[in-house]
Amino acid sequence: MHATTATESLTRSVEDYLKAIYRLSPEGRPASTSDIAHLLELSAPSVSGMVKRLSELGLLEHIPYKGVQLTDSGRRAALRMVRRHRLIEVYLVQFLGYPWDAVHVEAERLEHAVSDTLVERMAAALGHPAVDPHGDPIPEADGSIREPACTPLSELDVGDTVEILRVDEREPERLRYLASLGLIPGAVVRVEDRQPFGGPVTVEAAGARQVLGQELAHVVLCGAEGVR
Amino acid sequence: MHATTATESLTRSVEDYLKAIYRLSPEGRPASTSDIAHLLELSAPSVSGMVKRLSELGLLEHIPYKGVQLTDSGRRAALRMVRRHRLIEVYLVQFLGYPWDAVHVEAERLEHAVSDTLVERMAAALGHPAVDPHGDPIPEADGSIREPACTPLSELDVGDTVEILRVDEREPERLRYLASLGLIPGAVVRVEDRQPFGGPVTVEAAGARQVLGQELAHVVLCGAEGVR
DNA sequence: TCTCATGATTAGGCAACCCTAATTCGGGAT
DNA sequence: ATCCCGAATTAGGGTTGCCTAATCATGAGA
Repeated sequence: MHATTATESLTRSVEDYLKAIYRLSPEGRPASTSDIAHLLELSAPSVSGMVKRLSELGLLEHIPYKGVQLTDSGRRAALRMVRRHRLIEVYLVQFLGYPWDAVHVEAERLEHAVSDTLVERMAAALGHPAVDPHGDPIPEADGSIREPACTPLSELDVGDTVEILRVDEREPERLRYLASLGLIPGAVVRVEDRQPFGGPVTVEAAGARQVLGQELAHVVLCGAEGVR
Repeated sequence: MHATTATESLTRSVEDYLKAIYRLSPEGRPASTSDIAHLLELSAPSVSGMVKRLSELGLLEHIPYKGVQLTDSGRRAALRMVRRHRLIEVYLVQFLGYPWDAVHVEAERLEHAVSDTLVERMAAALGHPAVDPHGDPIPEADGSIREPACTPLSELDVGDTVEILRVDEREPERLRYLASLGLIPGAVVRVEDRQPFGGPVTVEAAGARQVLGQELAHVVLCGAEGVR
């Protein structure tokens, strides 16, 4: 009990690695070093090297040639960064008039610079929001997080009427496009048509019919339960 | 016309050097490398090395064994950081309830992470304030700055009644102490007594008499004109 | 003019991170 | 049981920025 306690004073790039590994290992399944390299846009050897360092720091466990898994300490540090990132995003939208497509980049830098105090003051000013502007849940300060069950729009059946819960996309262009179609968290959409084999999905949203390619439809996550 | 334009993408430590040099060279008088080292708490050789790099970047001019002076480009970059720092301080006080003794440390990290966009949004939300919580003037976005004439409390004469304009101190303990005495920007104080040779100064502030040692008295800067 | 203290610079190293090139491992297909 | 491809790791380098120890310049005073 020491590595499990010290969340502070990690470098910026360590924080980025932890966030990436967290993102790549839902339910704690191991992440591959090449996936990490791809996500962070780094070379594979850079990741191998850093992985060794992180495992020496007790932040993850590494089985060579197999994969990487966060320890409790590592997961806690990762969730701390996720909380910061998402709270900053909400803050920028609510208090500084940022559009939802611009918050990610800004939060990506700020999350490494804010103090815990500042994060909690922002959370309080916002009334402790549960989700960020893209609908992603914000971990609590104690590290707990509740991932709501979601189904991609691309996997719904014709006739389903559902609420959009999350939009798992960060590219500003696409976010602006989705918003222009009314496809934002909270919106209710009905699947009008769906072509097989990853073909386009037609939905009714904001009173208009929209045709979505597979890529975009895959990114729009909806409540599992239908809306009456 | 290249080095004069590119303010972007300087590293954190380059930004810190420029700020330090700016602070050490009022009226463009050259700064010594050892003063820089002292202010940044670095070794002298580290500064020598960085100074060479900065002069290659066209941010300053270095006459070996003499001193260092910012170029226009360097001064612009420095003022950009000062603007960020001071605006962030005001923002933290106004919108997030920070006490004035805590803002410096937080701003010191944030100033390197915020985008120009964010800075200007904060400035707008604040109504484009002219000074930070310590009374230091905030440079305009175009790099202009007006330093009001100030006299340290320690140099006033008995009987002078003046307004406190700035408090040039960052140590939280001392800032809290000064505030507890009512010695904050905007306060009006009267010099009741002053011992010679750097002895204590007695002032009347917030309806009470306060005795200040030389160090503190030197840090409280007052309007040059007396208040009637 | 010469000496020497003080301040500045050069020499030589170290840690964090990144890269490309070369090598090695693991597991499916023959 | 082997071969082999792709994924992963090791080898070897580069940059940024910091440090200590050693050397050197400057200007004040003898």
